[in-house]
Amino acid sequence: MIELSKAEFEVLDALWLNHPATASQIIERLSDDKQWHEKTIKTLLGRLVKKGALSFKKDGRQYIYTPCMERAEYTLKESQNFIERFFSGRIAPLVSGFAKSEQLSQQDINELKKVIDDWEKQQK
Amino acid sequence: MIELSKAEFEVLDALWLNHPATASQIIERLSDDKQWHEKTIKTLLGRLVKKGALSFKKDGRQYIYTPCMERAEYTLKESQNFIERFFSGRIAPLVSGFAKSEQLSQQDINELKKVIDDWEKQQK
DNA sequence: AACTTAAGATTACACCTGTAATCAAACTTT
DNA sequence: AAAGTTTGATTACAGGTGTAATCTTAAGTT
Repeated sequence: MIELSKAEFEVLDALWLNHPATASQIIERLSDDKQWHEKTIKTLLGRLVKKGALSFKKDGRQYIYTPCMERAEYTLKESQNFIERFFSGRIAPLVSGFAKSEQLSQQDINELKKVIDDWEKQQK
Repeated sequence: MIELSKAEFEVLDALWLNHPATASQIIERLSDDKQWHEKTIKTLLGRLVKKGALSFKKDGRQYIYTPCMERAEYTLKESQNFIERFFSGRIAPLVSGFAKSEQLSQQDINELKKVIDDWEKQQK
């Protein structure tokens, strides 16, 4: 699995929002939430390319970046990894931990029920 | 939140298994799964103490370590953090991602149902 | 009391990360 | 054509991390 740092992920996330995109578009998007210097984001883009998370095409002197994988694919792998490390690969204990500490809302419960429902339909 | 590295967490996890415990007991426990050198584990114990994740009492020339927090408490915080970063704080999309990629077993589903059930009883 | 360990403390060192600044080359503007 | 600007490339640098080796010193042994 490609290992991304927190900051790298956030840059990639800005690209996932809408891609392909140039560095300046990504910088623009991130400027709302982050106080990152433009140079910082360029560095992170370079590291993402080096790690194989992004590819790019040249357009004049700019690069046009595209993610090398989909967000869902990446977050699934991260999730599996996380759940493996902290909960021996089982997902219910994570949810249970949330429930016990009052972290679940009625909406979360409804969404979870729907996920279960869909899964069961899928099965039959 | 105390930030622990992967390796640090695994050492702490070995302590959570049964505590308090001495360094050599922890080293013994880890020897099954990990090829870590004894010195490595000692280093990690030191870092855990420095970070405030462990405390210890002296017993002769040994230290007897105790975790400063419970596993469930730590994993809950990590989980919140994780879900915030990757799923904007909502838990269902994580579960949904697993479902879509056939990562859920009937057992997982049953466990999840139970969590939901318990939550609903709790509510009333 | 002197000698030998073994436990923790200190030091090591390369790679990763966050966070840029500087450099070099190409494109724009005057 | 010269100068300025903007882009990516290279360099920087401190703190974290994985992975130990070496140093100190108190405890155990003879």
